[in-house]
Amino acid sequence: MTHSEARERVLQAAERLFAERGYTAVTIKDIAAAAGIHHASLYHHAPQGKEGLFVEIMERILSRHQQGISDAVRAGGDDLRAQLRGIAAWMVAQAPMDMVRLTHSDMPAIDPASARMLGDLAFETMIVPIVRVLFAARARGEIVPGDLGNLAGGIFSMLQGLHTLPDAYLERSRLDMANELIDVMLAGMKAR
Amino acid sequence: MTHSEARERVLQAAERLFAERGYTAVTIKDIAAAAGIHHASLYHHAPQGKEGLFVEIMERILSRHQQGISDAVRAGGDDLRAQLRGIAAWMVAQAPMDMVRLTHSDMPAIDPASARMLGDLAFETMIVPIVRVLFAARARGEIVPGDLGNLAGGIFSMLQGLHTLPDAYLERSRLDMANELIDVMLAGMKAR
DNA sequence: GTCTATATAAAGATAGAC
DNA sequence: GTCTATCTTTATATAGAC
Repeated sequence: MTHSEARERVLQAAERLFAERGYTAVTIKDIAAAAGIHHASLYHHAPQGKEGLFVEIMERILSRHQQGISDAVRAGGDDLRAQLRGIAAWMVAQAPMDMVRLTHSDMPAIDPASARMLGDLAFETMIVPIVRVLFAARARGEIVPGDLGNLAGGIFSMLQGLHTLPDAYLERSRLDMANELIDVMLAGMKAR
Repeated sequence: MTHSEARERVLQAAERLFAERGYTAVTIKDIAAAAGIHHASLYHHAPQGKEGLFVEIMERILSRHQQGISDAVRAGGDDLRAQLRGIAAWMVAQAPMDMVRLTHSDMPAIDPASARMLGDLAFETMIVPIVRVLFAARARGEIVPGDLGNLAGGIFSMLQGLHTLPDAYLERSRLDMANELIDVMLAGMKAR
Protein backbone atom coordinates (compact mmCIF):
# COMPACT_ATOMS: atom_id res chain seq x y z
CA MET A 1 0.00 0.00 0.00
CA THR A 2 3.02 2.26 0.40
CA HIS A 3 3.49 2.35 -3.36
CA SER A 4 1.67 3.09 -6.55
CA GLU A 5 2.54 4.95 -9.67
CA ALA A 6 0.54 7.99 -8.62
CA ARG A 7 1.92 8.10 -5.11
CA GLU A 8 5.42 7.98 -6.50
CA ARG A 9 4.68 10.96 -8.76
CA VAL A 10 3.45 12.89 -5.73
CA LEU A 11 6.55 12.03 -3.73
CA GLN A 12 8.86 13.02 -6.57
CA ALA A 13 7.09 16.34 -7.11
CA ALA A 14 7.16 17.08 -3.38
CA GLU A 15 10.82 16.13 -3.19
CA ARG A 16 11.85 18.42 -5.99
CA LEU A 17 9.84 21.38 -4.71
CA PHE A 18 10.68 21.05 -1.01
CA ALA A 19 14.38 20.59 -1.76
CA GLU A 20 14.43 23.59 -4.04
CA ARG A 21 12.29 26.12 -2.19
CA GLY A 22 11.90 24.82 1.35
CA TYR A 23 8.85 24.11 3.46
CA THR A 24 7.10 27.47 3.69
CA ALA A 25 7.59 28.53 0.08
CA VAL A 26 5.86 25.43 -1.30
CA THR A 27 2.10 24.88 -1.17
CA ILE A 28 0.10 21.69 -1.31
CA LYS A 29 -1.33 22.97 -4.60
CA ASP A 30 2.13 23.45 -6.09
CA ILE A 31 2.90 19.84 -5.33
CA ALA A 32 -0.44 18.55 -6.65
CA ALA A 33 -0.06 20.57 -9.84
CA ALA A 34 3.48 19.27 -10.37
CA ALA A 35 2.20 15.73 -9.87
CA GLY A 36 -0.66 16.35 -12.30
CA ILE A 37 -3.54 15.78 -9.87
CA HIS A 38 -6.07 17.87 -7.97
CA HIS A 39 -4.81 19.01 -4.60
CA ALA A 40 -7.63 17.19 -2.85
CA SER A 41 -6.34 13.93 -4.32
CA LEU A 42 -3.01 14.53 -2.72
CA TYR A 43 -4.45 13.70 0.69
CA HIS A 44 -5.19 10.22 -0.55
CA HIS A 45 -1.45 9.64 -0.92
CA ALA A 46 -0.33 11.78 1.99
CA PRO A 47 -3.05 11.58 4.63
CA GLN A 48 -0.79 13.20 7.18
CA GLY A 49 -0.93 16.51 5.32
CA LYS A 50 1.74 18.96 4.33
CA GLU A 51 3.86 18.70 7.45
CA GLY A 52 3.87 14.92 7.53
CA LEU A 53 4.68 14.86 3.84
CA PHE A 54 7.58 17.24 4.37
CA VAL A 55 9.07 15.09 7.12
CA GLU A 56 8.68 11.94 5.02
CA ILE A 57 10.24 13.65 2.02
CA MET A 58 13.19 14.99 3.97
CA GLU A 59 13.85 11.52 5.35
CA ARG A 60 13.68 10.17 1.82
CA ILE A 61 16.08 12.80 0.48
CA LEU A 62 18.51 12.25 3.32
CA SER A 63 18.34 8.50 2.91
CA ARG A 64 19.32 8.90 -0.74
CA HIS A 65 22.14 11.25 0.23
CA GLN A 66 23.38 8.72 2.76
CA GLN A 67 23.57 6.10 0.03
CA GLY A 68 25.16 8.40 -2.54
CA ILE A 69 27.75 9.74 -0.14
CA SER A 70 28.70 6.38 1.26
CA ASP A 71 29.07 4.97 -2.27
CA ALA A 72 31.28 7.93 -3.18
CA VAL A 73 33.46 7.46 -0.11
CA ARG A 74 33.84 3.75 -0.77
CA ALA A 75 34.73 4.38 -4.41
CA GLY A 76 37.44 6.79 -3.26
CA GLY A 77 39.32 3.99 -1.52
CA ASP A 78 41.86 5.29 0.96
CA ASP A 79 42.58 8.50 -0.92
CA LEU A 80 41.17 11.62 0.76
CA ARG A 81 41.16 13.65 -2.45
CA ALA A 82 39.28 10.95 -4.33
CA GLN A 83 36.80 10.59 -1.46
CA LEU A 84 36.10 14.32 -1.27
CA ARG A 85 35.83 14.62 -5.04
CA GLY A 86 33.35 11.78 -5.03
CA ILE A 87 31.27 13.46 -2.34
CA ALA A 88 31.45 16.73 -4.27
CA ALA A 89 30.36 15.07 -7.52
CA TRP A 90 27.38 13.62 -5.72
CA MET A 91 26.37 16.85 -3.99
CA VAL A 92 26.59 19.19 -6.96
CA ALA A 93 24.47 16.75 -8.97
CA GLN A 94 21.68 16.76 -6.35
CA ALA A 95 19.26 19.51 -5.39
CA PRO A 96 20.70 21.90 -2.78
CA MET A 97 20.53 20.79 0.85
CA ASP A 98 20.42 24.19 2.46
CA MET A 99 21.16 23.60 6.14
CA VAL A 100 20.85 27.28 7.06
CA ARG A 101 17.37 27.37 5.56
CA LEU A 102 16.46 24.05 7.12
CA THR A 103 17.56 25.32 10.53
CA HIS A 104 16.22 28.85 10.45
CA SER A 105 13.19 28.70 8.10
CA ASP A 106 11.84 25.19 7.77
CA MET A 107 12.34 23.79 11.26
CA PRO A 108 10.67 26.66 13.17
CA ALA A 109 7.56 26.12 11.04
CA ILE A 110 7.00 22.47 11.99
CA ASP A 111 6.50 20.40 15.14
CA PRO A 112 9.59 20.83 17.38
CA ALA A 113 10.14 17.10 17.88
CA SER A 114 10.16 16.45 14.13
CA ALA A 115 12.37 19.48 13.66
CA ARG A 116 14.98 18.24 16.10
CA MET A 117 14.91 14.80 14.54
CA LEU A 118 15.36 16.14 11.02
CA GLY A 119 18.13 18.49 12.08
CA ASP A 120 20.05 15.68 13.74
CA LEU A 121 19.48 13.35 10.80
CA ALA A 122 20.65 15.98 8.31
CA PHE A 123 23.81 16.57 10.30
CA GLU A 124 24.49 12.85 10.58
CA THR A 125 23.90 12.31 6.88
CA MET A 126 25.62 15.31 5.32
CA ILE A 127 28.39 16.41 7.68
CA VAL A 128 29.46 13.37 9.67
CA PRO A 129 30.67 11.35 6.65
CA ILE A 130 33.01 14.22 5.78
CA VAL A 131 34.22 14.33 9.37
CA ARG A 132 34.92 10.61 9.16
CA VAL A 133 37.02 10.76 6.00
CA LEU A 134 39.01 13.62 7.51
CA PHE A 135 39.63 11.63 10.68
CA ALA A 136 40.77 8.62 8.70
CA ALA A 137 43.12 10.80 6.65
CA ARG A 138 44.43 12.36 9.83
CA ALA A 139 45.09 8.89 11.25
CA ARG A 140 47.07 8.05 8.11
CA GLY A 141 49.07 11.25 8.59
CA GLU A 142 47.81 12.81 5.37
CA ILE A 143 46.64 16.01 7.02
CA VAL A 144 47.76 17.97 10.05
CA PRO A 145 45.66 18.29 13.24
CA GLY A 146 42.78 20.73 13.40
CA ASP A 147 39.11 21.00 14.31
CA LEU A 148 37.97 18.39 11.80
CA GLY A 149 34.29 19.03 12.54
CA ASN A 150 34.76 22.66 11.65
CA LEU A 151 36.70 21.83 8.49
CA ALA A 152 34.09 19.28 7.43
CA GLY A 153 31.35 21.88 7.91
CA GLY A 154 33.36 24.34 5.85
CA ILE A 155 33.81 21.87 3.00
CA PHE A 156 30.11 21.03 3.08
CA SER A 157 29.12 24.71 3.03
CA MET A 158 31.42 25.46 0.11
CA LEU A 159 29.97 22.61 -1.93
CA GLN A 160 26.39 23.65 -1.19
CA GLY A 161 27.25 27.26 -1.95
CA LEU A 162 27.93 26.23 -5.53
CA HIS A 163 24.15 25.97 -5.93
CA THR A 164 23.79 29.73 -5.42
CA LEU A 165 24.32 30.72 -9.02
CA PRO A 166 21.69 29.51 -11.51
CA ASP A 167 23.11 27.26 -14.22
CA ALA A 168 22.83 30.02 -16.82
CA TYR A 169 25.32 32.18 -14.93
CA LEU A 170 27.99 29.51 -14.66
CA GLU A 171 31.20 29.84 -16.65
CA ARG A 172 32.56 26.47 -15.57
CA SER A 173 30.86 23.30 -14.45
CA ARG A 174 30.00 23.10 -10.77
CA LEU A 175 32.10 19.95 -10.53
CA ASP A 176 35.19 21.78 -11.81
CA MET A 177 34.62 24.51 -9.28
CA ALA A 178 34.03 22.00 -6.50
CA ASN A 179 37.25 20.19 -7.32
CA GLU A 180 39.23 23.42 -7.25
CA LEU A 181 37.81 24.29 -3.82
CA ILE A 182 38.63 20.84 -2.53
CA ASP A 183 42.17 21.04 -3.86
CA VAL A 184 42.75 24.34 -2.09
CA MET A 185 41.34 23.02 1.20
CA LEU A 186 43.43 19.87 0.88
CA ALA A 187 46.60 21.85 0.20
CA GLY A 188 45.79 24.00 3.23
CA MET A 189 45.23 20.99 5.45
CA LYS A 190 48.45 19.34 4.31
CA ALA A 191 50.70 22.39 4.52
CA ARG A 192 52.32 23.96 7.59
CA MET B 1 8.66 61.61 6.62
CA THR B 2 10.88 58.59 6.00
CA HIS B 3 11.59 58.35 9.71
CA SER B 4 9.88 58.11 13.04
CA GLU B 5 10.41 56.05 16.11
CA ALA B 6 7.61 53.65 15.22
CA ARG B 7 8.68 53.22 11.62
CA GLU B 8 12.15 52.40 12.78
CA ARG B 9 10.79 49.70 15.11
CA VAL B 10 8.89 48.19 12.18
CA LEU B 11 11.98 48.20 9.98
CA GLN B 12 14.12 46.62 12.66
CA ALA B 13 11.56 43.88 13.35
CA ALA B 14 11.19 43.19 9.63
CA GLU B 15 14.93 43.13 9.18
CA ARG B 16 15.50 40.62 11.93
CA LEU B 17 12.70 38.32 10.82
CA PHE B 18 13.35 38.43 7.08
CA ALA B 19 17.08 37.89 7.58
CA GLU B 20 16.47 34.96 9.87
CA ARG B 21 13.61 33.10 8.19
CA GLY B 22 13.37 34.50 4.69
CA TYR B 23 10.47 36.01 2.79
CA THR B 24 7.86 33.26 2.70
CA ALA B 25 8.28 32.07 6.28
CA VAL B 26 7.55 35.51 7.73
CA THR B 27 4.07 37.03 7.83
CA ILE B 28 3.02 40.65 8.04
CA LYS B 29 1.48 39.77 11.42
CA ASP B 30 4.78 38.37 12.71
CA ILE B 31 6.46 41.65 11.89
CA ALA B 32 3.69 43.77 13.40
CA ALA B 33 3.71 41.70 16.58
CA ALA B 34 7.49 41.99 16.87
CA ALA B 35 7.19 45.75 16.41
CA GLY B 36 4.44 45.90 19.02
CA ILE B 37 1.66 47.21 16.78
CA HIS B 38 -1.45 45.88 15.07
CA HIS B 39 -0.78 44.49 11.63
CA ALA B 40 -3.11 47.05 10.05
CA SER B 41 -0.90 49.82 11.42
CA LEU B 42 2.04 48.37 9.60
CA TYR B 43 0.65 49.58 6.31
CA HIS B 44 0.96 53.14 7.55
CA HIS B 45 4.73 52.66 7.67
CA ALA B 46 5.03 50.33 4.72
CA PRO B 47 2.28 51.28 2.23
CA GLN B 48 3.89 49.12 -0.43
CA GLY B 49 2.96 45.96 1.50
CA LYS B 50 4.95 42.87 2.32
CA GLU B 51 6.84 42.59 -0.94
CA GLY B 52 7.87 46.23 -1.05
CA LEU B 53 8.90 46.04 2.57
CA PHE B 54 11.03 42.98 1.87
CA VAL B 55 12.84 44.69 -0.99
CA GLU B 56 13.45 47.82 1.10
CA ILE B 57 14.69 45.72 4.01
CA MET B 58 17.05 43.67 1.88
CA GLU B 59 18.52 46.84 0.40
CA ARG B 60 18.96 48.16 3.93
CA ILE B 61 20.65 44.98 5.14
CA LEU B 62 22.93 44.89 2.11
CA SER B 63 23.79 48.55 2.49
CA ARG B 64 24.88 47.88 6.08
CA HIS B 65 26.90 44.87 4.91
CA GLN B 66 28.59 46.98 2.28
CA GLN B 67 29.67 49.45 4.95
CA GLY B 68 30.77 46.78 7.44
CA ILE B 69 32.72 44.82 4.87
CA SER B 70 34.43 47.83 3.34
CA ASP B 71 35.42 49.03 6.84
CA ALA B 72 36.82 45.59 7.60
CA VAL B 73 38.82 45.49 4.39
CA ARG B 74 40.22 48.95 4.98
CA ALA B 75 41.20 48.06 8.56
CA GLY B 76 43.06 45.04 7.21
CA GLY B 77 45.50 47.25 5.33
CA ASP B 78 47.41 45.35 2.67
CA ASP B 79 47.37 42.04 4.52
CA LEU B 80 45.06 39.45 2.99
CA ARG B 81 44.74 37.45 6.20
CA ALA B 82 43.78 40.53 8.19
CA GLN B 83 41.30 41.57 5.52
CA LEU B 84 39.62 38.16 5.42
CA ARG B 85 39.54 37.91 9.21
CA GLY B 86 37.92 41.32 9.35
CA ILE B 87 35.28 40.29 6.84
CA ALA B 88 34.72 37.08 8.79
CA ALA B 89 34.35 38.92 12.10
CA TRP B 90 31.74 41.15 10.50
CA MET B 91 29.79 38.31 8.89
CA VAL B 92 29.58 35.97 11.85
CA ALA B 93 28.34 38.87 13.99
CA GLN B 94 25.46 39.63 11.58
CA ALA B 95 22.33 37.65 10.83
CA PRO B 96 22.88 34.98 8.15
CA MET B 97 22.76 36.11 4.52
CA ASP B 98 21.64 32.86 2.97
CA MET B 99 22.25 33.27 -0.75
CA VAL B 100 20.91 29.82 -1.60
CA ARG B 101 17.64 30.64 0.15
CA LEU B 102 17.54 34.09 -1.41
CA THR B 103 18.03 32.59 -4.87
CA HIS B 104 15.80 29.53 -4.66
CA SER B 105 13.10 30.47 -2.10
CA ASP B 106 12.76 34.22 -1.73
CA MET B 107 13.37 35.44 -5.25
CA PRO B 108 10.87 33.14 -7.01
CA ALA B 109 8.16 34.50 -4.68
CA ILE B 110 8.55 38.16 -5.63
CA ASP B 111 8.39 40.30 -8.75
CA PRO B 112 11.08 39.10 -11.20
CA ALA B 113 12.57 42.55 -11.78
CA SER B 114 13.03 43.14 -8.05
CA ALA B 115 14.38 39.63 -7.69
CA ARG B 116 17.05 40.17 -10.32
CA MET B 117 17.99 43.50 -8.79
CA LEU B 118 18.32 42.04 -5.30
CA GLY B 119 20.29 39.05 -6.54
CA ASP B 120 22.76 41.26 -8.35
CA LEU B 121 23.03 43.63 -5.40
CA ALA B 122 23.63 40.77 -2.97
CA PHE B 123 26.37 39.38 -5.20
CA GLU B 124 28.00 42.79 -5.56
CA THR B 125 27.83 43.43 -1.85
CA MET B 126 28.80 40.08 -0.36
CA ILE B 127 31.00 38.30 -2.91
CA VAL B 128 32.68 40.96 -5.02
CA PRO B 129 34.60 42.56 -2.11
CA ILE B 130 36.16 39.16 -1.39
CA VAL B 131 37.02 38.77 -5.06
CA ARG B 132 38.70 42.15 -4.94
CA VAL B 133 40.94 41.42 -1.95
CA LEU B 134 41.95 38.15 -3.57
CA PHE B 135 42.84 39.93 -6.80
CA ALA B 136 44.90 42.50 -4.93
CA ALA B 137 46.73 39.75 -3.04
CA ARG B 138 47.33 37.93 -6.30
CA ALA B 139 48.77 41.13 -7.79
CA ARG B 140 51.15 41.36 -4.81
CA GLY B 141 52.16 37.76 -5.44
CA GLU B 142 50.78 36.55 -2.11
CA ILE B 143 48.66 33.81 -3.62
CA VAL B 144 48.99 31.65 -6.70
CA PRO B 145 46.65 31.92 -9.73
CA GLY B 146 43.22 30.35 -9.67
CA ASP B 147 39.55 31.09 -10.29
CA LEU B 148 39.36 33.87 -7.74
CA GLY B 149 35.61 34.26 -8.17
CA ASN B 150 35.14 30.64 -7.28
CA LEU B 151 37.47 30.87 -4.29
CA ALA B 152 35.72 34.01 -3.05
CA GLY B 153 32.36 32.26 -3.30
CA GLY B 154 33.78 29.34 -1.37
CA ILE B 155 35.08 31.56 1.41
CA PHE B 156 31.74 33.36 1.60
CA SER B 157 29.81 30.08 1.76
CA MET B 158 32.02 28.71 4.50
CA LEU B 159 31.55 31.82 6.61
CA GLN B 160 27.78 31.78 6.15
CA GLY B 161 27.69 28.06 6.89
CA LEU B 162 28.88 28.85 10.40
CA HIS B 163 25.35 30.11 11.07
CA THR B 164 23.95 26.60 10.61
CA LEU B 165 24.44 25.45 14.17
CA PRO B 166 22.41 27.30 16.83
CA ASP B 167 24.58 29.06 19.41
CA ALA B 168 23.76 26.44 22.06
CA TYR B 169 25.44 23.71 20.02
CA LEU B 170 28.70 25.56 19.51
CA GLU B 171 31.83 24.38 21.27
CA ARG B 172 33.96 27.27 20.05
CA SER B 173 33.12 30.80 19.03
CA ARG B 174 32.07 31.27 15.43
CA LEU B 175 34.92 33.72 15.01
CA ASP B 176 37.51 31.12 16.09
CA MET B 177 36.04 28.66 13.63
CA ALA B 178 35.94 31.28 10.87
CA ASN B 179 39.60 32.14 11.44
CA GLU B 180 40.61 28.51 11.24
CA LEU B 181 38.76 28.08 7.95
CA ILE B 182 40.39 31.21 6.56
CA ASP B 183 43.82 30.05 7.61
CA VAL B 184 43.36 26.73 5.85
CA MET B 185 42.13 28.42 2.67
CA LEU B 186 45.01 30.88 2.79
CA ALA B 187 47.56 28.11 3.25
CA GLY B 188 45.98 26.31 0.32
CA MET B 189 46.08 29.36 -1.89
CA LYS B 190 49.71 30.06 -1.05
CA ALA B 191 51.02 26.52 -1.41
CA ARG B 192 51.92 24.63 -4.61
C1' DG C 1 -7.65 7.08 -7.22
C1' DT C 2 -9.58 11.22 -8.63
C1' DC C 3 -12.70 14.63 -8.65
C1' DT C 4 -16.30 18.55 -6.92
C1' DA C 5 -17.78 20.90 -3.22
C1' DT C 6 -17.14 22.83 1.02
C1' DA C 7 -15.27 24.07 5.50
C1' DT C 8 -11.86 26.67 8.20
C1' DA C 9 -8.29 29.31 8.99
C1' DA C 10 -4.67 32.37 7.83
C1' DA C 11 -2.60 35.91 5.11
C1' DG C 12 -2.37 40.25 2.71
C1' DA C 13 -4.60 44.39 2.31
C1' DT C 14 -7.98 48.59 2.74
C1' DA C 15 -11.45 51.90 4.93
C1' DG C 16 -12.43 54.72 8.24
C1' DA C 17 -13.04 55.98 13.30
C1' DC C 18 -10.34 57.88 17.02
C1' DG D 1 -0.08 56.73 14.38
C1' DT D 2 -2.97 53.19 15.90
C1' DC D 3 -6.89 50.79 16.18
C1' DT D 4 -11.48 47.93 14.80
C1' DA D 5 -13.84 46.11 11.19
C1' DT D 6 -14.04 44.19 6.92
C1' DC D 7 -12.76 42.32 2.39
C1' DT D 8 -10.31 39.15 -0.71
C1' DT D 9 -7.45 35.69 -1.68
C1' DT D 10 -4.94 31.80 -0.65
C1' DA D 11 -3.86 27.59 1.95
C1' DT D 12 -4.76 23.45 4.43
C1' DA D 13 -7.88 20.08 4.99
C1' DT D 14 -12.22 17.00 4.86
C1' DA D 15 -16.59 14.75 2.94
C1' DG D 16 -18.53 12.32 -0.27
C1' DA D 17 -19.78 11.30 -5.27
C1' DC D 18 -17.97 8.77 -9.16
